[in-house]
Amino acid sequence: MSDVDLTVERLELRGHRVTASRRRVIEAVLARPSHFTVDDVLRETRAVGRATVFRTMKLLTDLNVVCRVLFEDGALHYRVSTRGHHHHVVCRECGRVEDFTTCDVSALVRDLSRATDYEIEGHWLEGYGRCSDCRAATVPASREAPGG
Amino acid sequence: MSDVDLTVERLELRGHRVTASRRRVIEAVLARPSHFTVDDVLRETRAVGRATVFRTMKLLTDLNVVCRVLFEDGALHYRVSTRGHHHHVVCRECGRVEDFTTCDVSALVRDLSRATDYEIEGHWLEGYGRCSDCRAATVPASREAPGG
DNA sequence: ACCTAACTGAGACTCGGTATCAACGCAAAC
DNA sequence: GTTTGCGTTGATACCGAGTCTCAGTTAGGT
Repeated sequence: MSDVDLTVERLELRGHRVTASRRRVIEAVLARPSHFTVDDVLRETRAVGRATVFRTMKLLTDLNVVCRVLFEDGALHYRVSTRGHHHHVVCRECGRVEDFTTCDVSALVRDLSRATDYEIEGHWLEGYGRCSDCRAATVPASREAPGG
Repeated sequence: MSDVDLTVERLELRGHRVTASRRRVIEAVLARPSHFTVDDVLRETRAVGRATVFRTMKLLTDLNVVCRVLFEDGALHYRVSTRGHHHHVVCRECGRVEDFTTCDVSALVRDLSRATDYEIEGHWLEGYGRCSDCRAATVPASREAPGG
């Protein structure tokens, strides 16, 4: 059973209908090797309406098929979701995105709860830096960072 | 010397001009007891042009007079900046925002660097939960969370 | 085959923010 | 005090991301 079929099944289980448009969006999304924007999907699914693509992206986010990655400039990207709760590191140079689950964010959150007297129920964490490949290429590329 | 004058001085030191419009924006911003949106500032500085308010907010962010707070629904708020680098916890119920510097984020970042083989240069962290006041008010308010 | 609620898609709309550009005015030089 | 020039302003057009509307379509249960 393909990834697409698996996702389709998840849709059905939640009582959503499986339409040709949704299938096309799912196919486009799952074919993406790395992170992507809604615009990327729009470009690959010309036949599907704008609103439908946005609606389906939201649906896929709710189903945890994809997750959102916040870039430093505020741009929202997506990425096919692997595990459960995790965070991302984004390479400032090549834009590569990596997941991480290894680090103990929960300990930080616990400390944080204590320090602020808040009951912390959720958090958002993104890391920004340079991936190993870009560091290996010693020539420091000067790519200007967009606004913000 | 008032906070406004101090900020104005910072502007001058950086070679920026001190205009009536900027002064009005700075006054509105510094009068804010807590976090606020650009829209709040716009509403309080009717005489000042939209573009100028946005430009001044950017300027104040660069000068570290204010810092940005990302809400869970993606809305960008501002808040008069206290210390240097810090993070926020946002109360999901009353929207209160608290700073925190106490927690050792740098340790996490160090682990993160090791785990992902990225050179982590920056990060974005926000916590979401319920503040002590809202927890004290035992009645669980059901406020629906906006999109996302 | 029928029915209907879920879904679609074109397009108008909203919202936050930026670009343009002629006019303005701060502040340094005279 | 006047000149001057460049940083700044603000009206307005524009942009991109996302939502709303609504008439028309369709998946999928009976």
